[in-house]
Amino acid sequence: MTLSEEDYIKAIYHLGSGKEQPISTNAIAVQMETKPSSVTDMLKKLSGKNMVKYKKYKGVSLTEHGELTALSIIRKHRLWEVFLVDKLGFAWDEVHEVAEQLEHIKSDKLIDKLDTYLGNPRVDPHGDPIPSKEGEFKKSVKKLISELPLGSEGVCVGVNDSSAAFLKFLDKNGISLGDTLKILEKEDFDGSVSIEVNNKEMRISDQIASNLFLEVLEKN
Amino acid sequence: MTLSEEDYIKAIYHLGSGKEQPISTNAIAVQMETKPSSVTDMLKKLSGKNMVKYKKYKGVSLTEHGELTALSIIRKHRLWEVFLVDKLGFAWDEVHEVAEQLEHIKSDKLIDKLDTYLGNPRVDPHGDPIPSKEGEFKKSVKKLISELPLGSEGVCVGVNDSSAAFLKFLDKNGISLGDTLKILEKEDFDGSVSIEVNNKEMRISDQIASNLFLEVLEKN
DNA sequence: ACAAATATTTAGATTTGTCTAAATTTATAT
DNA sequence: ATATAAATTTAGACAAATCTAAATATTTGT
Repeated sequence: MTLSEEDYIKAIYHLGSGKEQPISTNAIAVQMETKPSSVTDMLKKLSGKNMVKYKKYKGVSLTEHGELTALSIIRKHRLWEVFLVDKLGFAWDEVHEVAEQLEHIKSDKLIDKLDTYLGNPRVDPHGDPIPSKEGEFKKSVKKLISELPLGSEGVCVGVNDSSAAFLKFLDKNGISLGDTLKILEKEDFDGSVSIEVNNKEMRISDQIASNLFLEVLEKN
Repeated sequence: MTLSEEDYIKAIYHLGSGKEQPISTNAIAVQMETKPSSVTDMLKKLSGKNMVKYKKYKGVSLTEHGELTALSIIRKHRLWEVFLVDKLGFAWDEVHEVAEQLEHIKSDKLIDKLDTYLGNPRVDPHGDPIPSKEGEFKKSVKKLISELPLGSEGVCVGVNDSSAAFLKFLDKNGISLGDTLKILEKEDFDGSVSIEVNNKEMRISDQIASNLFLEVLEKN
């Protein structure tokens, strides 16, 4: 697989994830920031390598083989992201570009050892799931803390209310986007929630809980 | 710089290191496992980018700019090798191929952070020096322990006497190629040497010291 | 249903890095 | 010194990945 082929496979995967109908040439061209004619050329090539099912004018979808390839690339990308954030101290929102390069490094042994070294993480710094070596993974969903059941664990990925006051509150309490957060207790009385972030336990009000999004793994 | 350009620059650097006369087209072709005509094409291209001084039929040498580029690539290669061995647990003799890929990753911030994370190592797992960000580095030489002065510190890189008995001795005493070794004391009387390896102190006979090569940094 | 709009593919050109074969330059040996 | 050998460059071709422009297929609106 060339670098370019891998990028196309990944793009098709991201466009087609979950959906049933095939992906259009145009959609791929937009995603890859290239021309539809270039996409057509590549689709023929990938079809010849059994990575995609391609019917002229009818769009394209990944074969079993293509999907496993995509998942292997995504696995590498996300493991490298964990490395960059957890080990090298990058911020969660500045790792994508470098991981786009690192995901193309070819060495199964490297990825196995990296996975072990990182403690076999299940999610990347954005809360997205990391596929296993065999290509299995749980989907993730973005939900408000207030919508999640007790015991949920996820990554802070966004806020509903981006007012300066709210962001300041988060900052003051040492909560940053990218942090892992666990729901310990919920108070029916006032909707307040006990959480654990960065090894600290704290209680947040219903108002906070209704404004902070967590990316959590679906429970199968 | 493309991947291919970087590989040529590195090859020219390795062939020309220290020598005064320019590098021949043929030598580069052998090193790169390619045809002389391909080399000629690339030399024209690199010359246009001010990376090499090239005179038809007269060979080539790196410009200042080309040399700094080479050193930056070597820096990246060797830092990644340290990472693979120290952090991921690769053996010192199985990292080269992966490092050849990793050295092309483009991100100054990544290399800065990696360097810090690894504790600013001065040598790679083969005992070769790691150039600084500015392209400065001490040369290294391969010498027998018996030839080195007190206080020398280096990496075990080879043996003079590869007899089964000698290799077995090293193994039994927990000395492997790639280990860092320090010379603590030398006994004039019998030529025996006190050394530190893997946080253990031990005494080796003159016979051992005359058969084990260390790669050490030159003292300027 | 069919003309117009949109999407897709084909044809032909371009760039990068490579190759072989032929031409040219430099080195060597008597 | 000059013929021969060796090294190097040039010329022309090729594969990968891209592009533009033209041709063709599909979809949509009335």
